[in-house]
Amino acid sequence: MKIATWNINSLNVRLPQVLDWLGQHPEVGVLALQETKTTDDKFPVQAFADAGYRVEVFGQKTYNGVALISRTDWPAPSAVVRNIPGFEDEMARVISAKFGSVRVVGAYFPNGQEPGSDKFAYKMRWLEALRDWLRGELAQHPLLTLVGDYNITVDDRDVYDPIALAGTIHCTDEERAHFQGLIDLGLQDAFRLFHDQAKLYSWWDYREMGFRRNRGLRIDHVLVSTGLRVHAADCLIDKAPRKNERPSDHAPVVLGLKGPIPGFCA
DNA sequence: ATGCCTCAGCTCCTGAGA
Repeated sequence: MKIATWNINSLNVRLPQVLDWLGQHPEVGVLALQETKTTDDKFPVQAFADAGYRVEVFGQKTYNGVALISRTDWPAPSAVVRNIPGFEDEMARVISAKFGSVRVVGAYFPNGQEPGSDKFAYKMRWLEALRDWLRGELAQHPLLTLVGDYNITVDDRDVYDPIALAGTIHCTDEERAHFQGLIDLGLQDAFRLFHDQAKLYSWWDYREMGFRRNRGLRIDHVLVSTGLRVHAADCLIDKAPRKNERPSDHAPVVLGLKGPIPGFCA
């Protein structure tokens, strides 16, 4: 059983690739999508239903938009929450649901554009609100995973040119301190439980042949709670879809779980 | 240097992404 996250940079464009990928990975029970860039009334619910998946959506026009896709033969999503309760936000960035005993929080973190900008200040406020809310979520749901496009590199191993990009967006001390704030809640970077090498990325710039030259960043993450960590079997970045025609600039990140997980799977 | 790609939209240019 697996839980995955993928920033697909427009579901309108990438729907066939998402369905293909799910078809190739039937062990994936929950897929969190970011940057669907579509309103809920236009979400292709039927296409996913035909393929055997439920959807919980939280979209908006043009920008952002998140969704949780889940297999109909898995526990159904319940207690769905959209965005961060108590944090006023016009953007659709977070969707959470409980699948049996496992809480999945799918998030599209703000980009931040540039340190010192208004968008960077918003990113900092958003990160603070996320942490404050997650503290309670973790107390309520011991088996929790926070997945998505964090728009933060954790350390220099996640950056193709750490010297040139030092202090730039996704690589600032402030952003990394906020990431550490999430870790301090009792979450762990699942990818780093299994891989310690540098130059393993989840995003590559469309420009300058970023993917072919492996000029990328690791900014898509899976964090697992202490309770869920003991069930983590592996975590990988699937680069295959980045080789598609008209790919997303992000690759899926996949958390493998081993059972039994009481209330979730055998 | 502030583009190089890609996507959406009041679409033949602009804003945003990362």
